[in-house]
Amino acid sequence: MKNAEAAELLQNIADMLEIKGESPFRVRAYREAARAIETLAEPIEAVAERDELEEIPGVGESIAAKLAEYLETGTLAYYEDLREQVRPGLAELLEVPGIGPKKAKLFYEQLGIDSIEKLEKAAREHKLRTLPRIGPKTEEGILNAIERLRGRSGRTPLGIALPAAREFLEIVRGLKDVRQADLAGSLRRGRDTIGDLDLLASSDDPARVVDQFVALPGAKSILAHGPTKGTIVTAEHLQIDLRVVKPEEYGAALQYFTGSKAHNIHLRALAEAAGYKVNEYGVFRTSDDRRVAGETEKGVYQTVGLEWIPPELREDQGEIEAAASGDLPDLVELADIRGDLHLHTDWSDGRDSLEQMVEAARARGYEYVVISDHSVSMGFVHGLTLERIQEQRGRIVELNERYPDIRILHGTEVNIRADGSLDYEDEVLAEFDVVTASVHSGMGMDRERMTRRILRAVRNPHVDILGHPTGRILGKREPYEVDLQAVIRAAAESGTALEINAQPDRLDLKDTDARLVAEAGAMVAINSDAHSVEQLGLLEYGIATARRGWIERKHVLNALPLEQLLRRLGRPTTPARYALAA
DNA sequence: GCCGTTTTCGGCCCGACTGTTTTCAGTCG
Ligand SMILES: Nc1nc2c(ncn2[C@H]2C[C@H](O)[C@@H](COP(=O)(O)OP(=O)(O)OP(=O)(O)O)O2)c(=O)[nH]1
Ligand SMILES: [Mg+2]
Ligand SMILES: [Mg+2]
Ligand SMILES: [Zn+2]
Repeated sequence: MKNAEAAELLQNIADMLEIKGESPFRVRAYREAARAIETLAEPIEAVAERDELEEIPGVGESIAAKLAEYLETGTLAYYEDLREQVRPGLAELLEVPGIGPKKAKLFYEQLGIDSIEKLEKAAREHKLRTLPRIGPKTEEGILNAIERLRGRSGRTPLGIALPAAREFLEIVRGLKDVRQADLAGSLRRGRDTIGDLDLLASSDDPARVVDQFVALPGAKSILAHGPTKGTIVTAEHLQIDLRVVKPEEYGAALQYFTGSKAHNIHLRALAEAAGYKVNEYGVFRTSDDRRVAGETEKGVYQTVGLEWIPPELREDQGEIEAAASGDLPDLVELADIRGDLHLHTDWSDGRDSLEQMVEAARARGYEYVVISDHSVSMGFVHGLTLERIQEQRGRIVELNERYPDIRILHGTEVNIRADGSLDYEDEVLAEFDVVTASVHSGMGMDRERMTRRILRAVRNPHVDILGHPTGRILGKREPYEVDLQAVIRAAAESGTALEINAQPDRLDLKDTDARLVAEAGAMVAINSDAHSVEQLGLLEYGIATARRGWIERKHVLNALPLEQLLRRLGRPTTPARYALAA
């Protein structure tokens, strides 16, 4: 899969064109194409193979030809040419916050600066301030920006950013004169990683709120401080943007600040065609500049002829068209989830006892819960031997008698071996209520073998769910090479569900993969994979991911009521008796 | 460079904050 690589190539071209002073629209075209390829659910090679590159929105004749050349030969003549014209190191300067194409060009042409290293040196020696429109503050700002760049480690996983953002949100809500406050930006859209924390507030005196915000003890440095917005950096190197508007502007501001950028641009272009101007203060009729909406988000969308669009869909991936024609999906919600199908206990690598995990599931109001400890070959996490399976089943029978308000199902997270066979014999698997099969080793396998391996597991009649189907760990491990389309097709045929594992460092399947599942008519299971009682709450992240993947309740295995779930799994609907289990 | 129920040519979202400016360019959201 060369999507990330191809997207980066286009981004590099965009950077160089920008430094060259090319048309901003041309630059934007390259960035848009890069974004489209980055979020493409299938390998770009496969699209190129079918000769369908131009079908990708944002990719036209010219970029399609460049991509084809790059994918075929591994290089791109146009790019090599550009690198002759624009010193490659110059693009690196754009990574420094506050440095754009104009300053990069200026620094290179006047001082020969073509690396962050050289930029830092020049700033320290006060050479920058000799240049036009560059003073001591800019120089100082550049040094600080370089330091920040080195201190931070890319995008933050949602699982870290969201709790931190909620803490700050409560602080903001407590500031004097604040009326309302909410999360916005990528947090509100539920992206798996977050660039910065975007918070929105309303107040009759916005400037006073911003003043209080930047004066908070949590603000280790202040990057911007104006009458309507402020930006701070926390000790943990998280950047927080707060935007503050008047109460009557809140809806328009929330729409703006939730984004995404691409969604906003599309919405605003659509509005203009309909005779309106949209900004963060409201919707204005072009003819007389009268404000006709802005108090609520819904009003903003309705005024331009759209249904209200759930934030998770706002990526300009077809949601605006769907909203225009009334075809938005009815997205799954946390309240639709009837049970968690993937929990671990201290019988394998979980922290808490079987009973504690069941209590936690009851506390969440679940109708059913599946205990799915690891299988025998996972010796290092105490995978269950045949004897311990029987023993655990006995415990579950007891617990079912003790807790009639929840049905406890006996499952397993069975290891998929290198050849696609499973860790337990068929007779053993048949005794479980729910079987989740997952890959936990041999992930470096080539695409063909890995696909065969996983297909075999998916088609195994005993397997109900394929666990964390691509194996990615955010920031640590790339997804394995696998033909996911083939896996999804097989899942649709065999009735095996594909998991959306809600562990925030996994979120696997990811959003765009999940959308393929829905389109293929297969099902997903949204599971916490909890290893402790509090981790049942991680399901929230899986729900966000599912919603971003246009998943509806009807696509979700664990949104089924118990009876229907068991029927679908081909299991008897009454609890096992102890005698039968023993 | 892309794209089309207003266009195959001529548009392409709209605004805040900073620093350095004597009137606004650059950068970012
Ligand atoms: N209209 C418009 N809105 C923008 C633009 N750039 C950003 N926004 C809006 C939409 C974004 O979701 C919101 C917050 O900006 P961010 O840069 O923080 O982006 P976002 O949070 O979406 O992603 P992130 O995870 O922070 O990288 O501001 C723009 O160029 N035009
Ligand atoms: Mg953001
Ligand atoms: Mg932001
Ligand atoms: Zn697990």
